[in-house]
Amino acid sequence: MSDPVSAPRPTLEAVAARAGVSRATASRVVNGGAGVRGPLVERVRQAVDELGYIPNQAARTLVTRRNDAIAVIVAEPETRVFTDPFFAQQVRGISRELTGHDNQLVLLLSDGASDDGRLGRYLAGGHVDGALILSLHADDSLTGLARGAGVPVVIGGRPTWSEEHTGRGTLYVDCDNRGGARDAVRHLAGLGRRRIAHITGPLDQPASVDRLDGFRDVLPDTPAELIVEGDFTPDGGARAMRLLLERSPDLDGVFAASDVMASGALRVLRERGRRVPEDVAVVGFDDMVSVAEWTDPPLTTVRQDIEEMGRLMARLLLRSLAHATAPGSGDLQPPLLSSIVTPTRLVVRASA
Amino acid sequence: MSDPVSAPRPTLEAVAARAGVSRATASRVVNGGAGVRGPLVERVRQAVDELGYIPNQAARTLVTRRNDAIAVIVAEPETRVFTDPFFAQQVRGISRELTGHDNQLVLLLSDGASDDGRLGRYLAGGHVDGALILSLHADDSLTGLARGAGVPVVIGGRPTWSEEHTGRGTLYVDCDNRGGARDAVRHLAGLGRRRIAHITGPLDQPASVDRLDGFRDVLPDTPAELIVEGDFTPDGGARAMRLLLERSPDLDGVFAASDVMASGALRVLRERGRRVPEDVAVVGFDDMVSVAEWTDPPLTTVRQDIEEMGRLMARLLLRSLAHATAPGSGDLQPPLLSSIVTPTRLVVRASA
DNA sequence: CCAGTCTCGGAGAGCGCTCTCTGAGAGCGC
DNA sequence: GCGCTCTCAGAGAGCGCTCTCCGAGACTGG
Repeated sequence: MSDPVSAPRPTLEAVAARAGVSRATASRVVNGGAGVRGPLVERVRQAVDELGYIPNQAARTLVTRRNDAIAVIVAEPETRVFTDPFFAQQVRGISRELTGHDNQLVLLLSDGASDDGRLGRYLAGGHVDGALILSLHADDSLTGLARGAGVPVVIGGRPTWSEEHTGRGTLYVDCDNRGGARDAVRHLAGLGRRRIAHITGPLDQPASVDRLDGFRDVLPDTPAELIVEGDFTPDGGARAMRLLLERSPDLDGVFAASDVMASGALRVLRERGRRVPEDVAVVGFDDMVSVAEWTDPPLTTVRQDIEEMGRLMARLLLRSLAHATAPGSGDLQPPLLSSIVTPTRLVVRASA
Repeated sequence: MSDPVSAPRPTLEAVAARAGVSRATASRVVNGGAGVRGPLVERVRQAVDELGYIPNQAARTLVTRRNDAIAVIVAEPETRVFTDPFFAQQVRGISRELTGHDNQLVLLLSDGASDDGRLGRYLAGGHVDGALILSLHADDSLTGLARGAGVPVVIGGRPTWSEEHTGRGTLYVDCDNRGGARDAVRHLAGLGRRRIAHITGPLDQPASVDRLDGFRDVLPDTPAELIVEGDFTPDGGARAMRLLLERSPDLDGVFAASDVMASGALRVLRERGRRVPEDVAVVGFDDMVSVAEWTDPPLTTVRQDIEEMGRLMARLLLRSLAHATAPGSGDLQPPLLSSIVTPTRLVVRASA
């Protein structure tokens, strides 16, 4: 404040001196004060206040090997991250959980392989205790990076690679994509629809594949022309819908793998004069706030609780951190942590 | 890898031993290798590779007092941050610049005063070398927090408080809101519009105030009923527009303080059967991608280069960091760093 | 050929903190 | 009243790294 060249921050030593105790005692007080008599605690606390002491994290981390900070790595371009409400909801859930456990959330953006190096160094450098990986692609490179850095990881969404590849250690949180898709398709079938099409997500993403699998579970005999790959954008949904109408003008039901794509599809259906749901029934996926409810007509969709998934991811990570830290109850197996698959629920609105 | 209990990370000591040099030499090589003969450099590099050595940041930071990490603090609710394209663009600019200088971007979310404590501790704990504060409110509490933590700061947008308050030290990057607003209003006036209304942003935000000032610069005699406060949302813009039409059905021009509000206003004008621009000419502000160009009709607006502003913020911070670090050329005044105001430019499309 | 200069590598002192280990004093039972 | 345990505070050893000396050797000029 007074000095332009930042005044040297007070150290524990200074606090101890002022309180008339040893550094060790001061440290104890700063860290909760267990094992220190009341009056002494008071004296140290006062010294801390008077000096405006704040522990130097680097020094603390150096010895404790903890940061109380969790990285959330998003491997999508910024524009994507800051536009897709999916991330917003997931991050909010994570933030809630982390904050509750006094952990700092550190959001790391990675615009692809270009800066894997820096990211890897950052992780391995011990800036954070663990990492949550949020990427629709959920590919292995980031996971491997973190793993190589010795940082516990929980990923959002089932990983792309087979279990053999990722090893039993990789925890994830995902929703029941396949089951949700089945519900959606059964609902359409239950409405008497006979020609049901599917607009998938990008098929390099496990969620897309799982939803497609769910679709096929119910309608294994669907001809190929009724399945078109989209890209989780409104335009992609519109394009897919146009293609579907060209190929099969007689279709009477559509299951889009996301609400956003469904909204694009609805637009095209309206343009082409098809009534929804009378002529074509449409079901989406996600129950994304400010999407599903606002389409015209409001979208019947499969709800997944994204915020809750974020919360679960954080909780899972914190728990696995606790295990890693715990001085190991000998060889006693710690309660095994396992990945979580959250349920989905069909939300019926007007579009189907 | 092999060991579930993370194998102890190799230290510099280990690298040095393997390369048959001292720790000091190993350190020199790791940090660029200046002053070490070629062959030795090679040997050390090889040892680093073989051991997969990665420097422990905490230890390094402890002595260098540098992190090569910059915090971007966003003091808005997650939903806001992840929805408003404004942040996306600004963060992208920041990210670009930081990445170019090998700095890690650390995004810190703060859901308000509730966790000022943690945030303050994080900053003061020396996790980051500097902070960029992104908040439309740009109020002083965060700035004070960072300042108290001894962390250099650059804020996005002119601070709310007067210069006396923030002190000469607070750097910011903002666009020429006032000048931009003047251009917008002059354009409307130049089209022969006589009853020009203004939908402002929230007036607790400096940007809104500046734009209002610009409006008044050109039309000082505008009656109060032609000025309505909005909130930078489409609905807010719509509400304001409705109010304006009620109060002054004869208005023939509107300057909205943001594209998003302008889009809401356009909707209302269309509902009420006013043709744009024939009956009412509309000008927005921001030239926000995927907003201004996609309204019907496309929006005439005041362009500000948000990504560039992000880049400038980062550059300014890095530069002030460099000064702070530089062992001070004695008492020689360092080249003064000053806040930056970027120009705006009127982009004429169809709405006015 | 030797003093002087320069280059390069090593020794070692911390950075600020935590945590174990030790010892001092208090409290207890017999 | 003596030895015991138990509580609590201090001493001190690092955590892994950087960086400032210093000294050893190579090289230059006279």
